[in-house]
Amino acid sequence: MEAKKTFFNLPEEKQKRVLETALEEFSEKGYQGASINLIVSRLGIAKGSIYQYFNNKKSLFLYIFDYVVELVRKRLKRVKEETKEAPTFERIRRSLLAGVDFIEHHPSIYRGYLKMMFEREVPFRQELLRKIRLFSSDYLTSLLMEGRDRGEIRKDVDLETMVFLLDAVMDRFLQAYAVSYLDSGLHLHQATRPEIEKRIGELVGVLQQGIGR
Amino acid sequence: MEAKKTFFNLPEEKQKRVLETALEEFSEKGYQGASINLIVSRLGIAKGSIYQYFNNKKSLFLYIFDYVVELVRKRLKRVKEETKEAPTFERIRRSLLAGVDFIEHHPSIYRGYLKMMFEREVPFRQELLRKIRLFSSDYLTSLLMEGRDRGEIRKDVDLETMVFLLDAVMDRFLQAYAVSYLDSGLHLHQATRPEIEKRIGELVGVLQQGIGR
DNA sequence: TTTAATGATGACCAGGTGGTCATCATCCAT
DNA sequence: ATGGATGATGACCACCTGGTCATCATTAAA
Repeated sequence: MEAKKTFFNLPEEKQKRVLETALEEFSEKGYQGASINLIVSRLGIAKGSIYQYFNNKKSLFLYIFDYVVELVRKRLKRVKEETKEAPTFERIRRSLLAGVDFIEHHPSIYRGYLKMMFEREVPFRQELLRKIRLFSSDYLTSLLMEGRDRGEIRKDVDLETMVFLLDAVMDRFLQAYAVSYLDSGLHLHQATRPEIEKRIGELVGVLQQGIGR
Repeated sequence: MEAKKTFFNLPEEKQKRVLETALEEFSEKGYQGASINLIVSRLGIAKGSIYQYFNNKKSLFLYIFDYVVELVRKRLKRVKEETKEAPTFERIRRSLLAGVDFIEHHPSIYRGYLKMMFEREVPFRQELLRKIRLFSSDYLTSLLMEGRDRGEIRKDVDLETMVFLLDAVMDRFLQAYAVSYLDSGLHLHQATRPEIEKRIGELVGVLQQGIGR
């Protein structure tokens, strides 16, 4: 029960406006830091109104969260199908690139995700993050398994270990692109597209062959 | 000018108690979320007193930050020297293990670091994080360079790329150990020591040889 | 004993928070 | 025209925040 009936009676444009405005605020300030007062003032509606749409701050947040999750889920699914025929490491490259594109189009969303990752008061944070991680994990697992079947991926190593490594590197890459001062050396933050592609190429290459010998 | 003279006139034990209590609060709640009221109440001193030690919340935070940075810096330096003679990938293994130990001994500190990473209102966040990242980056760079000289590390790949990869994986490993629901698959959070060591071994192995072929 | 210095105190301030609710405006069916 | 339903409103509430400052207690120097 995340939104009240009143909210759904609203014209769709208004629903969307409310949603986007709140999303912006939550992404920018995190859960705790987001201000209902600011949201309503920015929407130009009365304080009481928002409480006629949602029971409280928590409900509003959860509703927005679901909205975003659906957005990401669709995106991920599309990339996976689009690259179905490509070799595994090409698929990884394309996935990273898709991540970059997503951040480009929805900059506040990714920053919001990073914020709630370590915030305390986020309602159901544990469950929510598990949900997200599962996306990523499932995605990479199936990608690597298909790669194994094709003989492109080592079979003598724990699959979970490889997934962990991939997940870590890809996530960090996107973080570095999104927030600056997280890339140690490579200057990813707001780098140009060719630079990004070059970096991705190098990184995937090292993932493939290792750094040893 | 982070602390007032009054603070330094205090008996050392009291200084330390103030410091540790504030550190605990900042680590647990982040900068914005930390409550001066709670700190003084937990210390059993008057509100006004803490403002006779520090000019404001920001000063208190920065003072604590320096305190922590020094702590970490020493630790890192020691590990580096202790493993001076070991092969590179053994050094990496030991470094990760040292990280796990550090979190074990100072659980709130690492969580605090994670929190401020994406919080907005942290004063000088950018500079502070850059400082930290530079530690890690410098450390890994010199480690890999020495490894190159010994012929243990590839020479045909950009050094920064490898540093980035190492940094990402190691940091994520510690994150997963510290906060749960960040490990996709491997269950690092509060795993037993032998499990941790096994995972580290596998991970470093994959780093060394890659996941391809 | 008087004076000066220094640390401790907590009532108080302005401003922000999430949330409530009686009242009003509008529309539609009777 | 009337009554009912539904959405919009904003003054108001209790509570919390970081920060101030006049006052007090204690100590040491004169």
